Amino acid sequence: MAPSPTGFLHIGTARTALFNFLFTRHESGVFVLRIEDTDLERSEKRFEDDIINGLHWLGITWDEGPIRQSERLDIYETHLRQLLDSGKAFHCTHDPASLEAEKKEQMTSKSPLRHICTDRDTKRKEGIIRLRNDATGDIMFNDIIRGNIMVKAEELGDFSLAKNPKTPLFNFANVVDDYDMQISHVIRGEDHIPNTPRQILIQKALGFPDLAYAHLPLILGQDRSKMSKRDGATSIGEYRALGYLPEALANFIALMGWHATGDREIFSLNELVQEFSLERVQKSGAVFDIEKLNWLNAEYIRKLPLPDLTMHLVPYLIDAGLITVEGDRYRTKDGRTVDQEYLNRISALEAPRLKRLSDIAERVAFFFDTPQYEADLLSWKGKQDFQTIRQNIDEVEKIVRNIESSNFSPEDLKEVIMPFAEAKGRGEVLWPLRALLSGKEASPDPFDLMATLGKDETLARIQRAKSIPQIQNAIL
RNA sequence: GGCCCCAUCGUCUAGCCUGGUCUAGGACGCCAGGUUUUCAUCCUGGUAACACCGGUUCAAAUCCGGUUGGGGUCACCA
Repeated sequence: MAPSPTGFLHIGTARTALFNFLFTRHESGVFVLRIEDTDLERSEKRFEDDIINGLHWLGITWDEGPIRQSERLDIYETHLRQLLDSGKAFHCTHDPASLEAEKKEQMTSKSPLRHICTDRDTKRKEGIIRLRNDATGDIMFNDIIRGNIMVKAEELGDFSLAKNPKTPLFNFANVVDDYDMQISHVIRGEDHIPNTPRQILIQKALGFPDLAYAHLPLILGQDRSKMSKRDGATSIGEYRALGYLPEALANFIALMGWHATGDREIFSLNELVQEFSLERVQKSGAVFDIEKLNWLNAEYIRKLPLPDLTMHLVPYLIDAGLITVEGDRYRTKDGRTVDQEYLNRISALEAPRLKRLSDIAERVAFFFDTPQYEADLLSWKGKQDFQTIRQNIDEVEKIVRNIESSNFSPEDLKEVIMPFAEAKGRGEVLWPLRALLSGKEASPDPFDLMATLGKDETLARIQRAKSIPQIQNAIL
């Protein structure tokens, strides 16, 4: 796996890393992480850190590395000198302007875009270093996923190897490293197919052995072109911040381009390692479908043990200003003190509703802050019969007052309130009750709400509802 | 434009290599129904595809050719 630290860990890079990981682990091979930072201009340490952190977060581990190409410059130089000395490579005398003109000319004459140097035998020691490409005929390689791929050697021209002896370019550094690190399988994106014949030519010039290749299908945006910034979130860090679980994201990414034998789609990383094979990788690109990711993430959220889920959720609640930490307890926005158990109950109630962890704050704000709502919210099916609402609220209040705080469980509450609700009509009683507790059109049911909020807060919210003018004035 | 890659429901895909069991299976989404005071969960059902043309064959989603369409790539980036 050889990412380039010129940006944050991209979904596509992560997918390539994941498949490399799954393959090497399945084959009990050695997985090497190589940082391709030969472009000093664009490479940054913070990107390297982001890539490594993101990979680890996803559960991807490696045996060797990170090995940085920038620290191996003398190795490339040695091989480059060898090519230069033997005449297999040369310094090109053409300047960028003339190359640009040549390209334009080739464009209009509908011929392949390539540079065949007219001055290969120069003794100059300056200028870009190119491979002297005398090869003819087909360059053929077998792709594990796609089968045989053939390209005419002449169409490649004298492509570039290095800016100068101390600054190798991608294709050259790649070939040297693959050999030096004893890489057996090159698993990378489909966008690298055009590089492969070039690298094979370099291998031949250097006398290196052939490698096995597998070119993965691309991850596509909505318009079916390579996923890019305009497709929304493209970095792993963004998905992490949005509240996607690493297990869900890894599972989802694996499903883009790979499928197990049967109908099963949910796999842990270890199960993926067991099931994985390059032969079952798809040839065509896969559109990134956020809806399916959301579904998978929801599945993983629901499977999470309660304390773990709470632990994941707490940072989002803090960020939203709904709670602050006070020792081993929490202070709510409306000034109450609640414990871990309170948070666990909320996690349990919201778990079936969460697609992303970041959804939590907006959903459960009313557990930590006084709900604000209009009187109309309390009317069941839109009939604004505030008098009946008032009567039902009063009755529920009486019932609630008579329950011991220690018996404030959903079951106990249901047992004493349901008979009344049945008598008056469930919706007539339960809807306004639920609404005054949550301040929302949709929420968990009122018994769970009361049990979680506790007797005091339940009564406080009933009082607050009764102080709303329409409800207050409804009393005769 | 040259070269290369690809082509099954809207999306991810199974099936294709080893033609018949495919009136093409699963999942997401969507729609409908059930459970339910609301929402979600859960359960049931439904929706929807072999790009096109030709060839081989008793038989083609599956093999071959072409067309069309889509994508990738052509840097002193990786």
